[in-house]
Amino acid sequence: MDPVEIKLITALEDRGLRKTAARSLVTSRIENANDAFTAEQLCRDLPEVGRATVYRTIRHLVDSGALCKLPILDGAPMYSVARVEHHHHTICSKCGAVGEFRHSTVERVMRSLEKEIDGDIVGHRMEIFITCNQCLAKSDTGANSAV
Amino acid sequence: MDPVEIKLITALEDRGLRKTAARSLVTSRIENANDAFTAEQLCRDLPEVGRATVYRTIRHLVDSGALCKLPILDGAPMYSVARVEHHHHTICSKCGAVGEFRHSTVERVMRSLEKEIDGDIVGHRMEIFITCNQCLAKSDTGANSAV
DNA sequence: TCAGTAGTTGATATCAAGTATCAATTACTG
DNA sequence: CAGTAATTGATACTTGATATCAACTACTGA
Ligand SMILES: [Zn+2]
Ligand SMILES: [Zn+2]
Ligand SMILES: [Zn+2]
Ligand SMILES: [Zn+2]
Repeated sequence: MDPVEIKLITALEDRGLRKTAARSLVTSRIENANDAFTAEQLCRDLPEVGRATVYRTIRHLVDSGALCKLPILDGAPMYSVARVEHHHHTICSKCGAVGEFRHSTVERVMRSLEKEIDGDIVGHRMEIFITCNQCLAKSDTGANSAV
Repeated sequence: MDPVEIKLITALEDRGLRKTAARSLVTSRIENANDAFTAEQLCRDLPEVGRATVYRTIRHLVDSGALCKLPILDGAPMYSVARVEHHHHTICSKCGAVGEFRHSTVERVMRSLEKEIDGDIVGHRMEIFITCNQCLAKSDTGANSAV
């Protein structure tokens, strides 16, 4: 079994949840996706698992920290496997590919903002929008070659 | 007329949109709110304006940059009047109050991340979650006084 | 001033994401 | 293996948001 899937299953077990066929299908599908996904995508990919169960399992994984839930302004949130503890995301504006990154300077700056901001800081979130290398490559070749 | 409302109306006019009674109701309501709001809140506050029109007007204002649209992980996005050009938001986790801030260090760090990140950076977003001063004050007094 | 036209409105229907219900099923315990 | 509590998933529902389109209204310029 893939280390990612083990991690997801462990996250469920650690919450005292039972190991069931439905949950295994969900975790192995997430592991195979190997990319960010929406809840509806999972439902479509797993017609043999009920929507309620898909949503419930995702919620468990998010609550346990094994999955990140990314807000998407126009549309359903996306989920991606959390590979390191605290991190932020890159999102390709063209294809939606999601990456993780972590940079100490960012965290240091956050701490320095405490003076500037009214109230107590309890957390933060950050997304960097990019055009990913695949999409850059695509627009360099093909696309405009008709002129 | 309030400068904020003038700004909103101008944003609509600049897009070649007509000045109508419905749109005036929406802009003056936003100006009076003086706080972040959801589309549904606006609809409730303006039963005399159709839902479609409320949503359409908000979209125009967001597209023109006069309003910020903030993703809220569990629920409808919130909107707040954009008071300065590029900025980020503080969100109180207790009461939902939204503030704006701008800090040059944050922007400088963003630029420095270009080396770390695969692909071209085209933008970023950042939210700082806080407990605002009002909520801090509330939990200091009242609340636990019963013991 | 007013008719023509193009933009606007809003009731209604529809869509999409997500949650609540609850009887039937299944995983664990001893 | 029986008993119990957790889990499932079909169904119905809720909420946020968009599509439709006939009626209406703001602008134009004759
Ligand atoms: Zn891409
Ligand atoms: Zn961080
Ligand atoms: Zn607050
Ligand atoms: Zn910034």
